[in-house]
Amino acid sequence: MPELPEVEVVRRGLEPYIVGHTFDSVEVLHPRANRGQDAPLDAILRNRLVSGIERRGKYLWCQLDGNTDREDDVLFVHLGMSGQLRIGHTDSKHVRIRAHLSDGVDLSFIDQRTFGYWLVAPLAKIDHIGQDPLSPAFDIVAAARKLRTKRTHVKTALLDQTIASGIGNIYADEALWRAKVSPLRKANKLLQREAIAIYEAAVEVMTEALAQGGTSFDALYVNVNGESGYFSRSLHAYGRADEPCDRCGTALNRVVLNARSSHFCPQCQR
DNA sequence: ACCGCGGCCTGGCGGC
DNA sequence: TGCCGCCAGGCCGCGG
Repeated sequence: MPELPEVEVVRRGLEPYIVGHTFDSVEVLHPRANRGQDAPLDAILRNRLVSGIERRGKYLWCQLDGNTDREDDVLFVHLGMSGQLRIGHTDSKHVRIRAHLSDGVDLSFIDQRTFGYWLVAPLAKIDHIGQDPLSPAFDIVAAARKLRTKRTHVKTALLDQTIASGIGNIYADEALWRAKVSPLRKANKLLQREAIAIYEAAVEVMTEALAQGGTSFDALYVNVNGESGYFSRSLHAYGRADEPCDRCGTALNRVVLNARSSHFCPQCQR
């Protein structure tokens, strides 16, 4: 569900509440929310200090100090399709993990579909995840070159998190609409300048979405205080099948690529 | 080595 | 009312 802007909204929202606090206790209410963990999460996290909260693409993690023989480990939080982090008490029936931190800060992990998770593991777990397009270190020329090695549709290649991370189904469609490139083009047939234009468009659209608090269609995406973002009003392609293109008025198409809907203008996206 | 597909889940919606 | 199929913002592992 949440893509880069939504995850960044969560990261920023969480930062002032949890950085500098230590874990008092952690309850895992649904085992899938902490699948793959090698020991009880409460035992791992108790008394550890959150010294920072970071993000790459859709992966969020807390840096942990204090203790221990697990110095290299961080606490990964992945929101999957329907995950939320909420500060304070919430009584949703989909609360999967509750954490109690010092000074009375309560944190709930809510996740209807249970594709998300918390996991304490080495940062190397996400070595395969590519650079984040909103990071100053993002090498757009290199990403564009790598995109152009893929023989699949450009839409599918944009969702490949090893090339550049954080672009999901919404922002892939929006970036292609802005760059006027059809999702059906083969990535390896793109010109370098087209591939660069697509990533430039992705950076623009995600930056604008972030400024508006992210994209919310319903209560499945909200920030740490339960508030929705406003960017859904600014979408030009995603979810707009059969509606007129905001540039040329042609009815937008919907096609399915690798079981993901793609929305585009057949007239002005080439 | 690459890429596409199925699987992992729950729930809302529309059609019959 | 209920059942069924389809749809949903992600990711990983398998097999061709």
